[in-house]
Amino acid sequence: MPMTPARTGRHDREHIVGIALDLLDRYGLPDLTMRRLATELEVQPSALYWHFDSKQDLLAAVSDRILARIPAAEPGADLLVAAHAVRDALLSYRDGAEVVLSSAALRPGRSRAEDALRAALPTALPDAGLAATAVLQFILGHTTLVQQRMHGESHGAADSAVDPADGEDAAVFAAGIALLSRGAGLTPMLR
Amino acid sequence: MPMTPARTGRHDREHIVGIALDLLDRYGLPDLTMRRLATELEVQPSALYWHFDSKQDLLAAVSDRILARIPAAEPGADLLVAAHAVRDALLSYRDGAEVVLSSAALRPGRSRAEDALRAALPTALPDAGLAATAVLQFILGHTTLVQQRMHGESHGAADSAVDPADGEDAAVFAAGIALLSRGAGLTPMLR
DNA sequence: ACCTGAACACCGTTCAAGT
DNA sequence: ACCTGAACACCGTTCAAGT
Repeated sequence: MPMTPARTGRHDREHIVGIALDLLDRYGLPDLTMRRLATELEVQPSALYWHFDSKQDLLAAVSDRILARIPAAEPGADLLVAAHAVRDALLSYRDGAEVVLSSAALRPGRSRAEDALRAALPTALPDAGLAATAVLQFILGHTTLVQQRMHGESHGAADSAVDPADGEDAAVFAAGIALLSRGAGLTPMLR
Repeated sequence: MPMTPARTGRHDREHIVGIALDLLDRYGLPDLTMRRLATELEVQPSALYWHFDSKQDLLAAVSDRILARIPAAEPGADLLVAAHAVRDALLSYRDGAEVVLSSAALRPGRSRAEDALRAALPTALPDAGLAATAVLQFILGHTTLVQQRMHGESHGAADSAVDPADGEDAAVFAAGIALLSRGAGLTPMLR
């Protein structure tokens, strides 16, 4: 009994997406091209179009795999914990947030990310669905900016200006989630 | 006395950015290329590189012009009003949010958008600076997703699925700002 | 100071044809 | 079913040279 299912071709969608994620993490979104991906797979660029309709289609599949890293929704979980889980999934691949932000728009229904966040909101909240969407949009905006600064810094000149990126970004994220939590009726008062 | 200042060349940065904004609004960010911009200016592509170091440099200038549409910070203003002003500036050009999101990362200091939002937060708030940044990140994430869906819908198949985009997006935006407002101690209770 | 001309090293996508 | 080969219509950027 073979360990892998029978395939006539050399690659399937699942495998290609895995290699694409590898390239994304190593070289970043601007260098994740269909041609480089084809080279990595030792295949002609046109071969990719048998598996995917377009680069958009490929990126949507990549986006799904990034979001699949989010743990399942846990009712009654802390919102800060749930928000961190979503952010960490985006941070787990270079330019992950931008990939999701660029391809999430076309998706119709609710995403796994929204489910995890909604489960951490109080059931008494009038519009928990809208609130979960808003929280996700904050996380996507925040993480996209953070990852872009990472990218910019890596090949930029050493800047003498004050820029403690790590602490500052974490503080902004915590502040945003704190505001949203209190607005939702959670952790009502810090002082 | 001439109406325009003396220039030896045909174009300056200001003028080029104006034409770039025009192309952006008409064709969208993916079709705002250096070559198309050059064609529009009746110039060779290489001529643009006398005025701008790179396409990134050009897009940063475009981003600044979009953000310049935000009215000056008004202390004590309503947060919802200030947030709408920022969102409207982003919406005033096609793909405006994505342009700002993609080029804002490299900017070091405070932006005009953050100033306007901070002025609408209570002075008593402990970390008003962090809060203003978080609100801006929500607006950028939200508006980027909205504008992407606009783009996708325009040349997509007519979908029979429920998608009242207008009302839904506005509701999510209002819900997000409502949460952030209440979290900041404004409009403490709706019910 | 401002721009041309020409080149370099790439892109995404299509499509007939092979196996 | 899955991939090759070849082409089409593009990209951003550099750089010597012109005016």
